[in-house]
Amino acid sequence: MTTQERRARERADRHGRIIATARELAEEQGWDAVTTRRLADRIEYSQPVLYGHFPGGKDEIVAAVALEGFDELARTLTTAVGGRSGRDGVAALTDAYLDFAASRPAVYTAMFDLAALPFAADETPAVLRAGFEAVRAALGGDDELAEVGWATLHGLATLRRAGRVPAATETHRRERVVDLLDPARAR
Amino acid sequence: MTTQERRARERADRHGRIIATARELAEEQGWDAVTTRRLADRIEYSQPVLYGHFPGGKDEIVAAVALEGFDELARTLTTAVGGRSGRDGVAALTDAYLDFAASRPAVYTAMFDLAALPFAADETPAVLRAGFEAVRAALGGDDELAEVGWATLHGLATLRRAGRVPAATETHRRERVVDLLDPARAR
DNA sequence: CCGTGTTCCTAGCAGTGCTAGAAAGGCGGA
DNA sequence: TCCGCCTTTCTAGCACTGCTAGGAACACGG
Repeated sequence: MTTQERRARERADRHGRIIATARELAEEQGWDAVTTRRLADRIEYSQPVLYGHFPGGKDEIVAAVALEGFDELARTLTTAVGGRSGRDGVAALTDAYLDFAASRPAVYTAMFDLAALPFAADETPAVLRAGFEAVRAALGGDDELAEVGWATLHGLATLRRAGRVPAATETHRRERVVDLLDPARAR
Repeated sequence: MTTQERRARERADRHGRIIATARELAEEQGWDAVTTRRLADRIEYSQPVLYGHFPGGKDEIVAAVALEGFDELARTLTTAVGGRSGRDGVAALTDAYLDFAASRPAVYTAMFDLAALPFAADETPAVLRAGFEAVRAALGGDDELAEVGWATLHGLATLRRAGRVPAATETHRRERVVDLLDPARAR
């Protein structure tokens, strides 16, 4: 019994290490550098071990990183907004969201560009809903405003990362976003 | 002389055919299916010919498709908005932008996810500026509002393509975007 | 018609994701 | 303590990727 438990624990550890390593490698050198061989090297096992944990292969590993990212994002947004409402809440949301994306570009890429996670569907994981809920709450509980607001934040994060809007005017842009999304003004 | 001209013309034709074929293939089967071998097959030449036209290889071909896309987008937006201003202009812009993205998902992907084109920089190609100008004009000539508005449209296009906002409520969402971005209300 | 210069293709490299089959290891029972 | 079994792990290889060196074939100008 004990040895079985130990093995299960070791297996779970390794599972987590694969995800963590993929994330590190991606954040260090970009997702192109995350190959099954390099991943196997870093965790000090051979490639086939990866498939024992993730039968779906590399895609499933990326999806796992993305899911972890969504969990973090949901928590980050929730604590950042706290009890705040109105303009304050929107400002906290905006800053937290854009800072999150800027500080973990690779994870954010996995979340929105790489992983094909089921979203506006029935089998959408709870974590994915939680993030949206945080946005919705900060924007006054309005579903449509939440969708549009999320799109704005996501678009801004994406365009910034690609260098398609200037970095210098970031602060002003954020204020402008808050103006637009403030539920008191929005409708 | 004549033969030289003919050869130059043939070369230019082939250049265009490579771009067009890459675009077709991507729109048909996704960018993963666009390999140098398949591309070479379709234009009925061998792989190395591609590199004669695009020394940068596949990346340069994708960038060419993206650039073509930006040209189309700029024209589409400009004609769609026409002389309209105020709320009408914003509505025309919103519809034109989102329809563009939805009707050519692969090209849109090339433009925003695949190609690394220099944007908010000095060497930004004219075509790229033109698209932004169209957005800016429709939003009353306000730089910051244009950036945020563009982000909203881009975010919405991206989230829709990934199925992360429901398709059913698309119409309402667009109206909501127009409400938000209407320069008369925005400030 | 023939040498010349360009155009083009064949063949191959290193790297990718993924997997079949063999080897090694630890386990429970005697 | 030893043995046989079964799980775990690795080695080796597949088909594919982007890309390129080298030689063959072609069309051209004289």
